[in-house]
Amino acid sequence: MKVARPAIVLLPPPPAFDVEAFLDRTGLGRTLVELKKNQVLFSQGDAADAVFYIQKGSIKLTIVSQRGKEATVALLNAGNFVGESCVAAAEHIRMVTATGLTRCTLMRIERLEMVRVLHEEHAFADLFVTFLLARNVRIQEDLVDQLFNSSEKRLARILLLLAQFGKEGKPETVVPKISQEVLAEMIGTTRSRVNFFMNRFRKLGFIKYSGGLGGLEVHSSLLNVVLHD
Amino acid sequence: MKVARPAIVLLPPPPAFDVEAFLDRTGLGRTLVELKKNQVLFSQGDAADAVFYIQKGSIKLTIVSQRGKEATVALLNAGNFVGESCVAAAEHIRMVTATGLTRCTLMRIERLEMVRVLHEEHAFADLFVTFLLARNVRIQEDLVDQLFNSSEKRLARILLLLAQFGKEGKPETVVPKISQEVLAEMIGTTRSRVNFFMNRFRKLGFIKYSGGLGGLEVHSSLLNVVLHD
DNA sequence: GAAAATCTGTTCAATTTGAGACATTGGCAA
DNA sequence: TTGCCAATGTCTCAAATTGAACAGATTTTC
Repeated sequence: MKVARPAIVLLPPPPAFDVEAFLDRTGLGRTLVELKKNQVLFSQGDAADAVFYIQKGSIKLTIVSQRGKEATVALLNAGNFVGESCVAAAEHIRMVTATGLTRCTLMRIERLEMVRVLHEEHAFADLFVTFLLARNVRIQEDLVDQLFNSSEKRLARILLLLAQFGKEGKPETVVPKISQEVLAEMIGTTRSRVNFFMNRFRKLGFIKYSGGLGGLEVHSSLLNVVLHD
Repeated sequence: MKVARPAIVLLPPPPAFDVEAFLDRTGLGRTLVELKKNQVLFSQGDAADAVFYIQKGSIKLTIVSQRGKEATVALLNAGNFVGESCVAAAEHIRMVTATGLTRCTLMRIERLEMVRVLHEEHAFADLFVTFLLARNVRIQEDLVDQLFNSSEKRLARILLLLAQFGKEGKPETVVPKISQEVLAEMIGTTRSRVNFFMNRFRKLGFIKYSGGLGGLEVHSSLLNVVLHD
């Protein structure tokens, strides 16, 4: 597989509305989907007829170009929707591939059901719109990051975001080890480049490899890289 | 001003629902805003308390980085919303600057009014969600474009999109002349680079300068640049 | 535990891009 | 017409990035 070029989108904080209880109550999320680590939920090109709500775990969205390069477009936490773009029009096709970054539990909501409930439940509709807007902002930030910053800064930014991503407990630590290859996919550069910067950051004490299982400590001083002129 | 780095987002086709009549009927869009060419609707950092609906003309969204670089994040046609992100939470701040690319007529809708009507009118809510999803897809495409393609291909893509942008009448023509400077802002590179590629495209017959008033004909053969391995 | 499959550290030449400098050109206004 | 000014066409040089290759380290699998 060719080297990839992509960027990442880490998504918004959990909603202030108990979605799971709601989905449960309305029977909307009756269909539970379990996903193993690295298992594919749906692939680019598949027919799109359902939306998913992440109950547990995180999901990676990727896109493959014609030339076989792969880009990671977003990482989604629990509390986010996946495959939401099919809500707009029927007969849509998946534009991305969704893969479990970890083991996941998802609620599957059929498109038509989703539309119906969005009409009937204000709170749920609000939540969905809020999610869409947040996602919008995030993708736009990633785009701007690509436009303004060098790959070194992009890497630093992603590492900082990742450090917060798994913040259920220990701070300043990227929990699931992400390979340099994937990091390269996320910021849109090559692995050798990522490796180069990672070592640089390490020498400068901004990050530290800890624990044999690929733990990575991200020190907040890494912010210097992003903020520096 | 420093050289800029940005990318563009050309937005979706007009809705299948008469928004203007609707806004008119409900009194929602009672407040009309006229915008001259190059006039600023709102600036990055302003308080955000209203959404706008473009009735006529087109709007440019830009972001300025700390170092003074400028990026064009989107071009919006009639039939699109502007400043929609404030719908989510009160007390928001504009993250972009919206400027009239041409003379514009906009309908101003106060945030609270917008929220209220979204709850009460399904058709309008559907339209809005559809708009958000389309915008999402577009920004993501731009992000992916940045990740996968070289600046030459990005320029080709933008030119092709622009050729469709003003497709009210003559096909294959970028109507309002856009300076190489702005093009550079849109694809995230420098003007001299844009100039270089423009001349190359011209020599290869992919585009043609026509009419003294900066008309630019974009030939569909320019697709070769985008599709070529 | 050994083989197989992944990651990582490193190097390097070939390209691509960034950032400016400068000369021209075309349109507009006094 | 003349002069101003923004938009263009060119060029150059340094820095950033790509792409590929390889060996060593680490993990996974059987």
